[in-house]
Amino acid sequence: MDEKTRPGPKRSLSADQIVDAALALFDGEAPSIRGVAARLGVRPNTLYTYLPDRAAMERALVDRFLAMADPDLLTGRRSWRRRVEDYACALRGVLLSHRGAAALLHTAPMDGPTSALVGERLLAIFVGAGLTPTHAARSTYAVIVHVLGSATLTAADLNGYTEQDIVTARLSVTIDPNILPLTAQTWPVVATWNTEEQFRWSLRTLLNGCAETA
Amino acid sequence: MDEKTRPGPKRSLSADQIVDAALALFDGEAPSIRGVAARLGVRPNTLYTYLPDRAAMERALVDRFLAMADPDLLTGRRSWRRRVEDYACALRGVLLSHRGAAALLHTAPMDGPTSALVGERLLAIFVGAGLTPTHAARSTYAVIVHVLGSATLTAADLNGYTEQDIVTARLSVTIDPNILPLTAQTWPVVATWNTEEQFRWSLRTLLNGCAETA
DNA sequence: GGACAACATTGCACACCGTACAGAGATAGG
DNA sequence: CCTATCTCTGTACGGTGTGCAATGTTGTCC
Repeated sequence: MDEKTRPGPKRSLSADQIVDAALALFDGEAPSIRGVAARLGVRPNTLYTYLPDRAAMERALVDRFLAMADPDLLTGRRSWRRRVEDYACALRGVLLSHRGAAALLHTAPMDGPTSALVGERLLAIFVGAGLTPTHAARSTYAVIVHVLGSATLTAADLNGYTEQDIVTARLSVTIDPNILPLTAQTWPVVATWNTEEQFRWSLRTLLNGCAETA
Repeated sequence: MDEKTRPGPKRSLSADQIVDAALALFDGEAPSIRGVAARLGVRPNTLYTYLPDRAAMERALVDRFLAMADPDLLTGRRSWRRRVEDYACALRGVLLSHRGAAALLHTAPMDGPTSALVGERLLAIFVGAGLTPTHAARSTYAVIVHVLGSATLTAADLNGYTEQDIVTARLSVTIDPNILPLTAQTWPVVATWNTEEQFRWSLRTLLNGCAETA
């Protein structure tokens, strides 16, 4: 088990370094094995000494992202709604600042230590809010779904542009009120679907529904 | 504009045929251009006569999936909650029966005619439920996020197994109550996160929150 | 009817991708 | 020193999306 006691040449890398490089190269989607290897000045095959396959790299990246949004935001003396909202927005920010990260979260299983921690804290929050353990578990999943789903949709739509760009671009589209009357009527709001404002609104609405079950 | 009036050989295919083939080959993820071409007995480049690129094929697939869940479920005399729930469950079913479809929905922009129709009908439902147009638009997006997010997470977890398989597999895992007390306590519920029951619960909870804003 | 322009389709090629496999060199314990 | 073990590389295979020039078919106009 001791790392020092095994024969063979010293390792020139570590799994962490690989994830670091992958994170640095992350742009729209998880970088290729070959790209990461190139940045590390190494042949692609070398990475297979540290990772079984590309999926492992993606899983490691997922855990990184979850940790980058500070899970401590889920604790503290603020109201429980506030704590959920703060962490949710932080996570959304991380996922949007790394395009494609959200899609990764949806693809790679979230079985890392950070996701367990986040789940536990969300459960604690809902129990503390007066929900039964069952409803707390249900609510926890509902919140996770909302955050990941929303971030993924927004990330796909943003595509590197700013929130404002998207809104104004959408506003410049005109909808035929004869075909889609309500869409046309509510277009100014629909145009803001991928904004933080909408994100907070739907999260709060969801939390209201959860609170009702207490 | 007349299709008949242009020179050159007759087209041997149509965009629809391509999407048909892609749908037939769909398994876990959208098939490759080369695979679809092979099934149609044609060289890969031929497809580029009908589609600008692979992304277009994916967008067309997305619209197909949305249409496969019957959007007419959104209309009728049933209660508005019921209509939303029915279509949502139908869409969930379609997305789960085609692994990887949900991820596609999240990646490819939903700008097809069916998504417009679904959006319009959801708006109508919420307006009919007494919400202001603004809140209706917000609620519509919240519902879309929930359905797609939930389906994507579940599809990734299901991975070809049945709902029951996943639940029992999860139940057989034991969580250390010293590290994650609430997770351990609520594990029987957490194990059912990827079931239709959880899906309906969170959707109803979300709809309750939406109804509150009326 | 013949010329011409527009078009669908193909063959070939390029630049990627993940990764399997065998071998070369380095390093530890015996 | 010997040998087992480990890292890293060279090479290769089968796959991907798609750009480009050539081929042959088809319609319209003179």
